Amino acid sequence: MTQEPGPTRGPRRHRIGDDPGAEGQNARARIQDVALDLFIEEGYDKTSLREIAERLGVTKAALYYHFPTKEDIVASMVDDRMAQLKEVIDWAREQPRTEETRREVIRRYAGMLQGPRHFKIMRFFERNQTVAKTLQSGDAMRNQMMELMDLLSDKSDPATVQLRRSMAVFALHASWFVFSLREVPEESARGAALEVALDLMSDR
Amino acid sequence: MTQEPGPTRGPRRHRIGDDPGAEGQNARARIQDVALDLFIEEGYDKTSLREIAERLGVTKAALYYHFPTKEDIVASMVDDRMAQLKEVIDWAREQPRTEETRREVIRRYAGMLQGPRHFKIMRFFERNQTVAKTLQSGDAMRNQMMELMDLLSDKSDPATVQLRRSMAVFALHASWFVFSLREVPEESARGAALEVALDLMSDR
DNA sequence: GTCTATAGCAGGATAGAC
DNA sequence: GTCTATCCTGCTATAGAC
Repeated sequence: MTQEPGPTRGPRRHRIGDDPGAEGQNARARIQDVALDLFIEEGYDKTSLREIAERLGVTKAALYYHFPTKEDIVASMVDDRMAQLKEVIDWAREQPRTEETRREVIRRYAGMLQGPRHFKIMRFFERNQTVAKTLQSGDAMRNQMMELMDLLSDKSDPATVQLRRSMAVFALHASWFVFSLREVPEESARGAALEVALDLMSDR
Repeated sequence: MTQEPGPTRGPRRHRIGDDPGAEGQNARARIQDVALDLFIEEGYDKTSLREIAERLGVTKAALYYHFPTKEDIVASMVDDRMAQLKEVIDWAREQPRTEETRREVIRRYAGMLQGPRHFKIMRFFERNQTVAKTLQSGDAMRNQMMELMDLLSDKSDPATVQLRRSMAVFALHASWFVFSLREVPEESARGAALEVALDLMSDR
């Protein structure tokens, strides 16, 4: 029967940080969200499972019920993003290698990035570059980003063109950082980022 | 007196990785070089003092003779770079805020980056962003980079202009990464990076 | 599905001999 | 200036009760 124990000593279940709006979320998603935020802010290495558990109001051991290892928390989130990026890449592969195709790739990629989860995952990898090397999913993502880069320019292009096109992708990632220091609203930041990125795609 | 002990059992002193050319270096500098390379490749957190010591052919405890803490190894290297960047910043502060001044800042900064130590230190911070937050020297460097950014654009500029000018500095840092994947020689990489960066400084 | 308790290990740092 | 030996801490992960 295990009835509700009295409020004096009974174990309080997952109640911390449980705002009513997010009530429907299952534990799995809540762990992912909390972990991702901490991984970005303090770094993957420095974030212990104890810390994640504490913020959720549970214990370390509870996390292990949902994810076999710490690394799996990351992997579980990366899969989703990889699938979306794959769509963009596959689409581009069927198009002629024209400037308009490249511009459209940038537009679609920028669109992808609007989902908060995806954006955070990019931030995670940018801020944890060295640990990404040791994570399996880091390797996979890295390879996929290189595929994207290969679509945007090839080795026969002048070095300046190659660099500009890589910087276009970079600009989309970095804009939040540049503008967060200057209190520019997110809306204008996104618009500016896309504009700068598209401009970088023209060879001039 | 302490004469050379026989080769059979005597402690071999700092002999590993001791190529004749670098013979004159003192232990301090050698520790810095080895540590910086490891910090970049494997990450600051994942690089243990044991590993640094092993590569130098000494023990952990020996390192503590030269540096009181792990963090001090980083700090000792950052000071030098900070001083050089300060010169660029101080010079710029005395100039009129014109486009030509900004272009010259980029040129001088690019020149600074040519020293291999300075370049590696930037790579260190880029690849260990989350660690940098907890290191004292990371904070200092971050502040200085923000001073540099403030010289290049101000809040009243359009968002696209602000982003372009930030990306100019970014391009100088990122070029090695972009080109290392494409086997572009370092010489052309540097030239292209400066060209792209300068172009990003024009408002168009 | 969550808990307590603990194994097992690796890290940074220190003490004191040489 | 370098060594051996050790302390202390914190981490990931597991075992087993509830």
